[in-house]
Formats: sequence, structure tokens, C-alpha cells
Amino acid sequence: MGSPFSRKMQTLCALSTCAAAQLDRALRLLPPVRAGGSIVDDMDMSEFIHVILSGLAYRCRMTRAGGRQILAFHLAGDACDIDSLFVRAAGQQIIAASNCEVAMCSRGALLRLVDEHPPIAQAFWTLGLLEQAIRQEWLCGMGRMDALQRTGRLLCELHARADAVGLVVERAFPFPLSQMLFGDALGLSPVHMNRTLSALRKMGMASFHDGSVHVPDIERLRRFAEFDPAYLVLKQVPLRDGGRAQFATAGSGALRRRMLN
Amino acid sequence: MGSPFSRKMQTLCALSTCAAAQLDRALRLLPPVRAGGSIVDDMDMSEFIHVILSGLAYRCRMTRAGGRQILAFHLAGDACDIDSLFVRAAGQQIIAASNCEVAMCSRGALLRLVDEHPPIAQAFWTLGLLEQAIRQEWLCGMGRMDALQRTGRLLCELHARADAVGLVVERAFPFPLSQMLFGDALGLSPVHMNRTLSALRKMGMASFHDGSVHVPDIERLRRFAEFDPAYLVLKQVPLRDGGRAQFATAGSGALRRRMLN
DNA sequence: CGTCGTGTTGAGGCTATTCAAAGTATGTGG
DNA sequence: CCACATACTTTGAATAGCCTCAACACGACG
Repeated sequence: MGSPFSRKMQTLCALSTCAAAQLDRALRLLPPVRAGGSIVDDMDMSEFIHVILSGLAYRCRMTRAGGRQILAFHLAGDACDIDSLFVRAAGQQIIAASNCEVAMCSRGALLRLVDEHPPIAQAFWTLGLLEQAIRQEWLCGMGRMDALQRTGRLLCELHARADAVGLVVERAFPFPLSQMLFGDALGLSPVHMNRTLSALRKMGMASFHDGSVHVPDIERLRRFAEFDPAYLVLKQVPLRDGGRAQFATAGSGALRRRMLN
Repeated sequence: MGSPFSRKMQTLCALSTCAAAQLDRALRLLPPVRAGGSIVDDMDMSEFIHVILSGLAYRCRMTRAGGRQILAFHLAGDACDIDSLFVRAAGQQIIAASNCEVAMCSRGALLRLVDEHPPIAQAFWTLGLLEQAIRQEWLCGMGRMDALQRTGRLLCELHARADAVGLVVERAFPFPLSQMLFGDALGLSPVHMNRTLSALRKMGMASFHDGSVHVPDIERLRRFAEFDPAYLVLKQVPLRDGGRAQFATAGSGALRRRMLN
């Protein structure tokens, strides 16, 4: 069946079953991380990339003034620090919000896989672009929306992502974040986060019970929060099939000759 | 010498001169776009990707309430909508902030290039990760910093990027944005943007004259704005060399056999 | 039983917003 | 060359959203 990670990768680009198995074989399971524990201490120093197999983790950064900004959430199947392969990310860390099962993979092994399997390379590329789309939505919220709408949007996003990996049951999904952490993701103080959540509760948009959110009417929340989940899924069918391009068209032979010089 | 675009790509991954030339040959120059003109109307519909050869462009999105959020700036050498290859980006557009020279490349041609030249694929991947790092910094600013520091940070970022393509002369670089647009990037109202800029001016951090900024002491501005440009450059030397992996190690033959089944 | 982390609520203050108006370029047509 | 329009910058005043400080309630856990 494969790990949640290779399953996600397969949705991004049609991988051969062999390639998917290679991906999983490159992973090494780490001892479980307890809620609040650190998964990556300083991303700039890490020689490994990490994958969340279960639980919720977040990436964050501190400011000089002591503030904390959460930059991303990672749930089952997400790779959390592939960007550190190429880009410096000093001062950032990955922390477990709930108990997490985590696997890791060395830089070198991952680069070998990418080198040998072009579809894997494309899946990683696409993965990065999807994360970018998510961060873009966060930016819109932070820049141009108030606390209520922003909070609604993040709940919608987490709902959609949880749903994609089967974590939504009876309109509820795991939400192990304290209000303080939630506020650190949205740029709000703990106090204001609290008031915003109780406002959402009063509106009947969401309710929170022991580590999970219940959203009675997701469509209503989406309308209110101006949320369209389209950016979370791919534009069309994957473009490759086990390494062979699907767009083979007339003239590609001539074109290939030209490209070789 | 190559276009600013292929030059940038070469800094991301050691491309063969042939591959770089192929990249440029895939570009088709468009008629110049005047300041304020639209480069891409709706990113979700576009069948082409676009590259800025000179000038400044921005990507933006509107909210239902009529607000506008700028999501990225693109200067000479930047590709502005590669993500639209795979990810939906409905309602986003690319607009020229100054007069721009723009080239485009069809989806198909780009995918063929990526398919034939693994180093080009890696360069695009890295490009996406760099953009992600930039957006991450924006998030930190929006969430946890006030208008003054946030503005300083954006100036530092644009300075560093302009410097990388040789656009900084005598401590000044092109800055064709109206205060309103600048505010739309930082999540500020035009009025407050104005007050923030005049505060920066009074502090001697930056001054604005006909379409460019002058920053007398960039190091001072960086300290003030808590800005470290490390995230804008790659972690280490490019990992490939003209399509051949540099990490060829003992055992890779065995590994290749295992991977084929 | 006390402590700690978290959620909740109130009060006052600061930052940024909105509305409004006037000043400054820049361009356009008469 | 002037009258006018348009876009942008600048300033003031009132308001709203969010923050900080502070206090208290509650459950988990030693």
C-alpha cells in the first residue's frame, strides 16, 4: 500500500510502482516525537529531509523581539523541509504539534532518487509549487483580511488537507493546536485569537473539543471565509507516465534533433 | 551572453551552454508592456509562461471586499508564472509596474525542455524553492512586525535582488511603485504607507526620487529591519554538471539495479 | 495540594484604518 | 500657454481592530 508520503507523491505525478517503492525504501523511521518536541532544530544545519507519517507538525521562526511566526503546517504524508536541500533556512525549526511519527531520508539518497527517476523529480517540483500556493493564500489573508476571516480560511485549508488524507470523520478533524500556537500562525495575539475563536463558535462555524475541530457546515464556512480549495489540487492529469512524456506530438522528433544542437 | 533569464538559470544549476541556449531559443519576445499594463490576465487560463527581461512586474490578487494583495515582485531575469504549469491560480494576474520587456514560452515547449535536460528541471525546481523562501520572509513580516520594519525588509529584499542583476548603481535602484501599490504588497493602507515612508526618510534610511530608491547605508537598514539576505542565495555549489550527477559514488551501480526493480 | 499550561474575560492603549481635504506632478485638449 | 483632468502624495481627525496587562477559572500533573 505504501506510506502516506509515497501515496501523496503518486497523486502528484504518475510514479511507477517501482519508483514509489524506492521512495519508501529511502525513508528511515525515526523514534516517535512527543507533542512539543523538536523534529528539526536548525534547518540550515540538517543533512536530512523529514517526512511526517502521522500527527501534525509546524515550521516556525522567531523574531528578535521574541515573537514567533508559524510558516507552515505539515500533516501525514507531507515532507517538511525539502527546500533545505538547496536554500538556506537559518533559524527555522520543525516542531511536533501532536505526537508524530516521522521518517527521514539523507540528502544524498534523495538526490540519487531524483536523478534516476525523472517523475520523482517532477513530483518534488510540484510539491514545492503546491506549498507555494498555500503560502500565497496565507499572505492574502494576513495582508487583506481581518482576524475572523483569516481564521476561517486556515480552518478551511486544514480541513481540505485533512480530508485529502482521510482524516475528516463526521465533519471533524484533528486539531491539536493551543490557541497561542494558532495565533502564531495567523499573526494574532493569544487573547485576540481566543476572542476570534469564540466569535466563530457563536456563529456556529466551528467548535473545538479535545484536540479536534468540528465544522458543521464546511460550505458555509468556505463562503464566509472566501475560500476556494482549487489551489490545493493539481491543474490536470499528471504530465508524465513512468518517465515517458505524455505530450508526445507530431514533430517532437525534429524538435529533439534541434535541441541536441 | 544569453538573456537575463538563462543567466539566472545558470546560477541555479550548472547548465551546459547548449541547454542555456535552448532555454533562450524557447522564449518568444512579446511587444513591450507599458507601466500599468497587464502581462497575464488570469493565470488559470494561460497556456504560456512569462519571463521578465527588463522592468518590474508584480503578481496580485483581489479580495471580495475590493482589497488587493501583491504576492510577488518580478525583476529582470525572473519567470513569473511557472507555478501555473501545475497548480491552479485562479484570479491572479501579473501586471507591469514599469515599462517591461517580456518574453513567453509555451507550456509544451517548456515541458519538453525540462524532459530533455534534467539540469533545467532542477533549476526550475530550485527557482520555485527560492520564491518560496521569499514568500516565507514576507509572512514573517506580515505576521510579527510593524509597518516600519516590514517596509524596511521589503526594501532590503528588493535591494539584494536588484543588486544580483546589476541594477544597483550608487546605492540606488529602480523603484517605480506608487505608495498605494507598495502598501498593497505590505498589507498597509495608502495613508499609513505614506506615513511609514516619511518616517523612514526622516530616519535617513531611504529616500525616493523619480522612480528609484536611494539607500545610503544598506547595512544599517538591514540591522534595523532584521534582514539577513542568506535566504536569497543557494546553499552550496550546484549539484549537477551538465546533466551528470556530481555525487557519483561507489555502489551507485548496485543501487541502479535495485531501483529498476 | 500547589504548580503549570491553557482558556476566558475585562480595561486601556497603540497601531493602523477610514474619511476627508488639500497640495503636487504630469499629461491633454483648447 | 492656459484650463482642466488625472494620478499620486501629504496632512488632519475620528474610529476600529488588535495588543498588552491583568486577573481568574479550570484541568493535568507532579
